[in-house]
Amino acid sequence: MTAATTATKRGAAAEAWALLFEFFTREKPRWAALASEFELSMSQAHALSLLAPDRPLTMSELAHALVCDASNVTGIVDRLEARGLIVRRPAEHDRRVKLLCVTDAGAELRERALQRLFEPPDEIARLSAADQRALRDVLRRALAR
Amino acid sequence: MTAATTATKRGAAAEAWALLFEFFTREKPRWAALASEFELSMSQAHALSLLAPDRPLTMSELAHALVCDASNVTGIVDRLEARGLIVRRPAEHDRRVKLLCVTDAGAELRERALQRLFEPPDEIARLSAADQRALRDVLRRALAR
DNA sequence: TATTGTTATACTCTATAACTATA
DNA sequence: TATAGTTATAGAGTATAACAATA
Repeated sequence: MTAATTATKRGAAAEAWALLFEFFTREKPRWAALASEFELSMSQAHALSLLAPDRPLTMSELAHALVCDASNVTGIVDRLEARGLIVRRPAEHDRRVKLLCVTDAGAELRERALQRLFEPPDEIARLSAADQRALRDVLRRALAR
Repeated sequence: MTAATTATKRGAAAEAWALLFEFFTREKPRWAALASEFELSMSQAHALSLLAPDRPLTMSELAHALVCDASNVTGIVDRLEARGLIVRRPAEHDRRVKLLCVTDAGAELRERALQRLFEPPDEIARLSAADQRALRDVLRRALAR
């Protein structure tokens, strides 16, 4: 019995949640494949996606955004920097702080990767226009803070 | 600019997809915390969730379901077996094949973990009943094969 | 010979704790 | 003293290739 069929007995919220979970499970291999197309690990891709060219982050900010310890970020950033996708720049106001800035090459690769990521998967693409709008509207309300 | 706001310009499908992506991103830390409540890694939890008591899998079937190489599964299964949650049993028809069977302790822990996982997150719980049904219905159509 | 699963190896991610440089 | 980031260390996940047992 799948999560979704079990959840059917517990009401719409539980079933919707179970269906979302199934959706995530189906998409995860696609994300891993997409990252490896660009020769990035999932963590590297996640980090790069957070580093908009106009919004450099510090090491600790990136650690917080990735929900992991700061010591991990050193390695992840090392690998991105070794590939020339980002650079560490000391902050002006406090030389302990490093600003992570995307290089031109990094911004270009980041943009191409995000374009691919934004392509909706078949599950969404094949919905009717009305269903696509309904999904968008409900998710907007769900994620509104 | 977030993925969702960028996607707004490209129509409902792209924005719905971006919102789903944001949803996954928000939920991931919750899943990791949930797994570690049971002292399981994400991979171990995923593996255990796939091993229903009435549906043992072989090593290769589990590798396929986890979308990873069979050699990884050896280690993941080793750790679950060391904790007494599952056992390897040689299949009757072919002694090369190992059937992964959940123990009583494993089934009990698995059931408790799945119950926790099935609890819908706040984002869904606080939707109106009509929105919950709408979300469920659209997702049913999206995931139908 | 072919297949199932394991072992060997190497790299990445992860956390904890100790450390360096700066504040 | 306190903070930002690094290094040291250890455990887990991942893939590739070589291997053993079985078919």
